[in-house]
Amino acid sequence: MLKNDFYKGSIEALLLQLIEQAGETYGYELTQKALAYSEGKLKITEGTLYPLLHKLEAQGILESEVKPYGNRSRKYYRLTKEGKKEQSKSLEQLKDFMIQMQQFLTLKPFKNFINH
Amino acid sequence: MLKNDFYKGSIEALLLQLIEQAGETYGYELTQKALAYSEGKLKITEGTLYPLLHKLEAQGILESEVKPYGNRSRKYYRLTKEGKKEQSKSLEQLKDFMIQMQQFLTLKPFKNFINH
DNA sequence: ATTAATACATCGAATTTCAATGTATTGCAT
DNA sequence: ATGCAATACATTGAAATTCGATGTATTAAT
Repeated sequence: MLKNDFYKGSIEALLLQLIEQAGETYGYELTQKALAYSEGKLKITEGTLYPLLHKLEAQGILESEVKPYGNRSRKYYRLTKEGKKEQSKSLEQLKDFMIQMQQFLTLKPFKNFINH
Repeated sequence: MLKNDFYKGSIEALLLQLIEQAGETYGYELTQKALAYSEGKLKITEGTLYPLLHKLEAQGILESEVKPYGNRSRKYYRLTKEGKKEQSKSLEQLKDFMIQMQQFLTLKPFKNFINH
């Protein structure tokens, strides 16, 4: 394992956090923020991003609105009421995950475990 | 997203940490330790575990030895010299990952980013 | 005597993510 | 003025990862 594959499994949750933080944002901006927050490590590709956004919209977690920006258009996404619930649930799970990961990193031989 | 899917993408790295910490361990024990460290959250299924261990062995990261235990047998795995390098690299990447994840959780509106 | 736990394994399906490709506009540098 | 990089959307097929089911066998507990 050479690359930073660790984000796999967290991307959806991270997007929800980014969208909540932004209030309203669009696809390309999300890729840029992901890059910024991760110091260049998390490159969310289009093939990952757009289908995911579409899925979340189909699930009623996101709603979108296409707005013109100069001569091109941006598709802005925000959390629905339902999506806000999902986001805060997701945030709690993320925090749990982080705490548990710490357990693995502090490599203390596990006491409770009986070695035969 | 209802479940704890966050571990996807980190399983291989966590296994390397667990094996390093144990010195020598076997498949079933790894599933138990993963459960214990994650407070019951991370259930590594057999369909995930065994092919992964086999892959890591094929890559020269792990080496195995089947030892009888009573009337049945356990297949013990340990890191090779090469595997030890992988494990410490992996640990560094994991730490990086955790630090970056903190950035996402502390939801501070990102300053460096220009909003139009 | 039956069930749960221990211990290995494989296989096909589902899910997730990537890489490539496509279209179009805008900004910058030469 | 021309071409390239960046912005902005999207789809598609392939690759990789993980799950769930299934299989075999031993041991421990009820």
